[in-house]
Amino acid sequence: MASDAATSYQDIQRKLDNMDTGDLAAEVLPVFFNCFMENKTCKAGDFNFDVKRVIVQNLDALKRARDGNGGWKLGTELSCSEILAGGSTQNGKTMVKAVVLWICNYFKVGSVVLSTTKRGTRSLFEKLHPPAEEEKDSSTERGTRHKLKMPVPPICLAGRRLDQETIKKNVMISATLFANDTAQKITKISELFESDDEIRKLPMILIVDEADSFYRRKNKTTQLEAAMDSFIAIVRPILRWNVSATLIPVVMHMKQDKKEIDCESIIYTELGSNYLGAESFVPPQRDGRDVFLNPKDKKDAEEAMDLVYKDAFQKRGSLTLVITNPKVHGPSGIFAQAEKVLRKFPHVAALIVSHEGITLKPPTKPMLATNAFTPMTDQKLLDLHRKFKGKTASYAIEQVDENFGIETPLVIFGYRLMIRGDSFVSKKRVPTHLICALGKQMSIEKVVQACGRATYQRSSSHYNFHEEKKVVVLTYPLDFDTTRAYPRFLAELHAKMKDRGLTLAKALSAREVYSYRANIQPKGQLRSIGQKLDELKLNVRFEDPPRGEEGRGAKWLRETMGEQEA
DNA sequence: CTCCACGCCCTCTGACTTCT
DNA sequence: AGAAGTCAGAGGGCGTGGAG
Repeated sequence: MASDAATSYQDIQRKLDNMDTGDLAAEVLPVFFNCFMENKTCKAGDFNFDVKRVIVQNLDALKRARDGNGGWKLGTELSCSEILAGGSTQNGKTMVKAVVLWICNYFKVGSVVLSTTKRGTRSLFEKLHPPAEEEKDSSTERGTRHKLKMPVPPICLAGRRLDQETIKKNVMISATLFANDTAQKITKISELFESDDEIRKLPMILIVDEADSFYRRKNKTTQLEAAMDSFIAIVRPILRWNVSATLIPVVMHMKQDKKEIDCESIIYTELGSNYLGAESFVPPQRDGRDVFLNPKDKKDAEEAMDLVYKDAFQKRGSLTLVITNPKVHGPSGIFAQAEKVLRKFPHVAALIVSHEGITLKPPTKPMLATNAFTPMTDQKLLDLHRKFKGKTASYAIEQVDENFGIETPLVIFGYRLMIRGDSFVSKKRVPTHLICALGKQMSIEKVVQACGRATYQRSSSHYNFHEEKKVVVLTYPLDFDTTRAYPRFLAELHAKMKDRGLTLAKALSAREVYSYRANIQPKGQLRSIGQKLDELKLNVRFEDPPRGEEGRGAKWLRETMGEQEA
């Protein structure tokens, strides 16, 4: 049995040598779709990108790493190709990773996935290996796993401690190593490869999740960067996937390092009709006029936030995300903030997302005076909190829906943990309101990611409550414009490379003109691209907007500031 | 505005506790 | 007894705000 498996995967690997990429892709694609469609957690609609191209690009890289004698190239003769994937927040990047991992598994090529958050790592891990539902008996559980056709379970280095032998045994047969993006975890993998000649000879690919956050600062190397450098040197991956919604720092670094990339190696997720993205953001309205947070005067903020709360909390099934406050404890922290809001709106449920986990503040009054209502007991609350341990925010929202009904408005407070990674949707509930005020040192990418928490793929069950195809977003005026411009910039960059055949360096040069709608750094936007200390400078030109056609935020600034001066 | 130091956040680690 | 889960302390990283 074992030797059968060994010969069969060597046969499969030989196909990389003997077959043309196109033919091989044509053979692999139907197998892929059979495997994924059988697994009920995936639908055709989950793939908002060119699956075939992902497979072809991946196959090409694998072919390049073959030595021509039925084995793999080793050492320095091999250069690592890079592929970029992304485009918009909450738009199916996970499935890009899943396709890549499936392909690697098919050809028995190992993979390392680096993810930014523990929760993020865990949720991708679980998407590939959905945990058996409790009520299922063990035979169906096994059935579900077989359907995934992932014979080797991914190894999660986040959280669990594993002995080297177990890791080695699995890596030898193409396992996936999941790890957080901390220097220690990365070094740990490097050490594993360095210590063992057999492992060192294995072909590996690297998937870097939220790839832009791996670049930290221009001059001083951080632990993380040093660990990454030595990882590349030791493991010598044959392919590196950079996956992120905010890819601009990644392409700018590639330009800086004089790396080129062909446009076929940039995979953008497509915006389907069921995707609600930054284009659908609208500022809250007062007397028929847009409302923004005043960047110069913080006193207005409370009033503007109340406007959003009042609008949200009278709507059944609303979900408000509040990302304004870096502190957790103390009188100005998110816990205090939540309590203050709930005192004013006792029919609302609140979740607080912090490093401590997810905390629920249940509503103390019903939504309507006529509703029957029993406040939640302390014991029940304690039990719920126990269930939240290690779970995603979406799981907690699901629990709120179950315990208080979908009608109960929900508000979620957080900061650091709401800037990247997690999505905030349940089966029935999606974000309807967002308040986002990040500190002025935070980069453009952080803002785009934070606002991206309010973007989502609509499913039919959401339509019952949220017919409106918009999200009310209260933020700083230029952050509003930047958030909407970001995906456009990436799309225009890609178009320049694809339609006009420009190189990345040319497309990012000072001669290139981008549309005003793609302007991620409108006049007055002081935030940096990438980490502040990375000191990235975007030199491209943006066309001037036609009169009155500037972003809603810029227009508001001009009108409001104009009035103040007058 | 820039620089620097403080304090907060967040993950890791290892020890302890509970469950099987 | 071993596995799995929980907790507290430590260290690194980084945002923020004060000082110049």
